[in-house]
Amino acid sequence: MSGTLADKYDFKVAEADCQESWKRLNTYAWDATAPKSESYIIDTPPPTVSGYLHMGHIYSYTQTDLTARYMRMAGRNVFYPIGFDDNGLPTERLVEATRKIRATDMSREEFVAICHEVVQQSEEDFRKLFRSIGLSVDWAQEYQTISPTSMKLSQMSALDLFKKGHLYRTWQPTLWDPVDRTALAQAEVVDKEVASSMWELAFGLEGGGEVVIATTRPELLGACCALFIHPDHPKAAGLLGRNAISPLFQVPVPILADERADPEKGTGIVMCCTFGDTTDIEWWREHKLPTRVILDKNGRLTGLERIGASADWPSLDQDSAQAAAAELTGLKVNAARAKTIELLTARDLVRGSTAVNRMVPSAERSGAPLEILVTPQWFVRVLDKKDDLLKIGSEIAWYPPYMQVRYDRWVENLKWDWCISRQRYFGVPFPFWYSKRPGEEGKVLFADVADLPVNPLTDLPRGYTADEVEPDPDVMDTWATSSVSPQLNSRAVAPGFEVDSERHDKLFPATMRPQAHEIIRTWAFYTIVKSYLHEGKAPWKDITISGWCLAQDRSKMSKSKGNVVTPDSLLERYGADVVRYWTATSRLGLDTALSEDVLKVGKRLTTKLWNATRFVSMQLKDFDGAPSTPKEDVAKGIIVCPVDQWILTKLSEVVRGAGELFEKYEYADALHLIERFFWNDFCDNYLELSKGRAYSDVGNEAEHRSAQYTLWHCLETMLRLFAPTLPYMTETLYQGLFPGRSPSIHNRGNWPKADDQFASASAELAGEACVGILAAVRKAKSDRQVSLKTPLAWLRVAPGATPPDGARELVASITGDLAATVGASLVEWADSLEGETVPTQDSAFALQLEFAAPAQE
RNA sequence: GGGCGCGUAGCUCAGCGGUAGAGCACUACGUUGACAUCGUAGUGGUCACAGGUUCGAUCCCUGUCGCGCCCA
Repeated sequence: MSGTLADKYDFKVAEADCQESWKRLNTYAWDATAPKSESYIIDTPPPTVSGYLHMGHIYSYTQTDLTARYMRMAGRNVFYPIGFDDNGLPTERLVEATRKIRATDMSREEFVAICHEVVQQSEEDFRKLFRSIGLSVDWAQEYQTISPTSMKLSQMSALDLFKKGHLYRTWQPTLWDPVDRTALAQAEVVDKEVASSMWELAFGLEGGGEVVIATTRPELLGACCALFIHPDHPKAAGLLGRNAISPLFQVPVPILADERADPEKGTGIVMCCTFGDTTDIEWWREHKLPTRVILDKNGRLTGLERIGASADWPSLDQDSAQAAAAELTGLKVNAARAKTIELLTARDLVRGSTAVNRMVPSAERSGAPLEILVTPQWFVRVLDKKDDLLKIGSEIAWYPPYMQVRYDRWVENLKWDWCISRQRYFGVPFPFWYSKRPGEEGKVLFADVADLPVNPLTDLPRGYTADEVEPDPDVMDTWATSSVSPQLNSRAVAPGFEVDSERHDKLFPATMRPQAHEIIRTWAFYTIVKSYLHEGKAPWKDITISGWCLAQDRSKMSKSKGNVVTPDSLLERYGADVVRYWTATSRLGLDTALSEDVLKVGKRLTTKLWNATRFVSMQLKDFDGAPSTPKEDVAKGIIVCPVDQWILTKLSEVVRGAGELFEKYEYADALHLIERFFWNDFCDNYLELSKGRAYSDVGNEAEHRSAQYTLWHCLETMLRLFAPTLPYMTETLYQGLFPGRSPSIHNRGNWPKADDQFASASAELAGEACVGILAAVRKAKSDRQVSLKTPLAWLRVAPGATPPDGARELVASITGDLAATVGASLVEWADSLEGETVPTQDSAFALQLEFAAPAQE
């Protein structure tokens, strides 16, 4: 019945063959005709086109694939797409770096065309990697966030949010990256520790005297609009209500009380500039302070000539103010800081300075220290929806559960609405224009849904001429589009904003979102925001959070440390199944060190599985039975031996346990269970115990058949249990040993069914007795340093300290297999034994044995 | 400064109220007719530290220390 297997497994050949056949058979295709209730919909992370592939990609994507493969085999109609997040600033930076160009040095069209070129190559690299690691994605569902359809859906999202009042455009203080010259969102900010100085500067006081403030940013002096002092500060009483006069510019500013002015820090008196940090913004809002912006989009000082030129920005000495302004205008922030100190020192107005380390908010991508500028930007309203967002977050099942805390904390601590406009090029344009028609100047004109996607720079809103509109020049941030990944798959964002409403009904919300923990505050959060604002519901039922792949020493892999292991090198050395094995032993949420040891264990497991299967295939060479299920084959009286029924009972426990664990995303525990069964129960014990009957050395024909049927069931079931983890080898073995049984082991519904398994408490007892006695005999032989093959003249089994019920009958039922396995001519029961005995580990039995006389040389 | 997680055998990690577990590594023995990429057995831990709750704590609580991440 069985096919033939090569002596050695060649993973390269097997991987190529399997990939070819899976593609030909469409093994992983989603069935669009099946009802939604059968679906398992995965909202796969579209990897950022970053130019290089790392172990993190393999690690987290394979974790997802383990679940995807299980769910498919367990009968779900799995929707498992892959996307590429190719739009936005990350791609622009990649393009600028690899092609050594600047976006600003060429036309917008030219730059965008080059971006498209670069992402093609990068995406092909990803496809190749994902295929070789064996991801069971449905390639027909591939998407790009820059594709026309994605643009259309992303613009639909913007239109829907705008019409619902969740999207607004306003001039407001915005985090600004002076290197990339674009606005940023809160999530794109990282703090960098920078050595700096805390300067103490003397302000004048109206009516005479001086007040010393402390600041790390003296260059913003020109933008000063107030001083703040803690109400409990000893000097507060004498200062509050008076005006201070800024040095150099001689601008009178009020001295105000506020608890956020830390009396322990510096002099305890601080200047508020529009804008130095987020506290300045809060003070500016609450105290309705004037707006004095002295930085431009490149981070240079500008606009200082306005000091003293108007009533809301007065100076007591305009000549002095303009002299200082002339020295500072056009300098970048750092140079302006040095110059300001120089000017102040010359006037003897610096009262002191201390070296401090300060945390500077910087751009995650460019690394530049951020400024706060007042620019027109598009914002998604989130600050007024914190409670709703927390509630939606709690409706999603988080794996592991504590990851939800990260989401909750992020939502609770939001300080900005979500800024989604970027002053860049390669991205989805806003489908908006501003009217120049007399009477409605500045009115927002939006595109008709039917016309999407639009490029406002070249297209026009219906009913308007080019002269009558001002196009919105910005593009959306990458996250504004990738945050609708569930909807990019389902092809609609909300009623009235649909590309394919039937598909949307089938695919939204999704079942599961896999992603890494560091992007909970970005990707998970934004996706929840959008889903909530569009349709009032959570985008997924479950979210599974993966950790990171660390280097062997548990440090972060990084090029600078030189500890980067590339996916290709591992796949080349070990093959995909072994690399997957390493991933499959890691749990959700935890960072995992790449381990050569674990890879070796995986290698050994695949070798063992190959050899065990080959061995069983030998035992089945003459097998002409027609197995149905373990349960039925026992019922039919085919599988009769206690040891056979015992291993099937153990198998049934593994089938049930592994399924339950996979359902909870505990694939590592499931694998462990399967592996232990395979190695310890099946290989170490069952194969040895059944050998005699399998070879027909002992027992009758019925017992031989019983062993064959059992071997067949165990192997056929185990291969399916291993299939999610080791897709290539199990497929190769399955097709080799059970040809024609299923086009692919990975087919939908091919997971072993718990109801088909056989279990018997009495068979389990008999098997345990057998294994216990076998282990004791092995130990006895090992203690005497003889081969386990050494024959015994006889073995006597008596009740131990805690014998099982019906011990005698139990032992009688297994003497045949036991005698064959321990190599005893005679195994007999004794009600009690005189002299020295060997107990089994569980004290169920006590043994005596006699070695056979050595064979004559 | 706040939040979250982690600290268990040499290493990687499970366990989480009732006599410490696995794999790797190490040691000894064994060529048994699938596999020496094997088998059998063994060495190895005051479960970070200090208090508390409990009949009993690796497990619960509090604090301390160390590590990582996230956020101020």
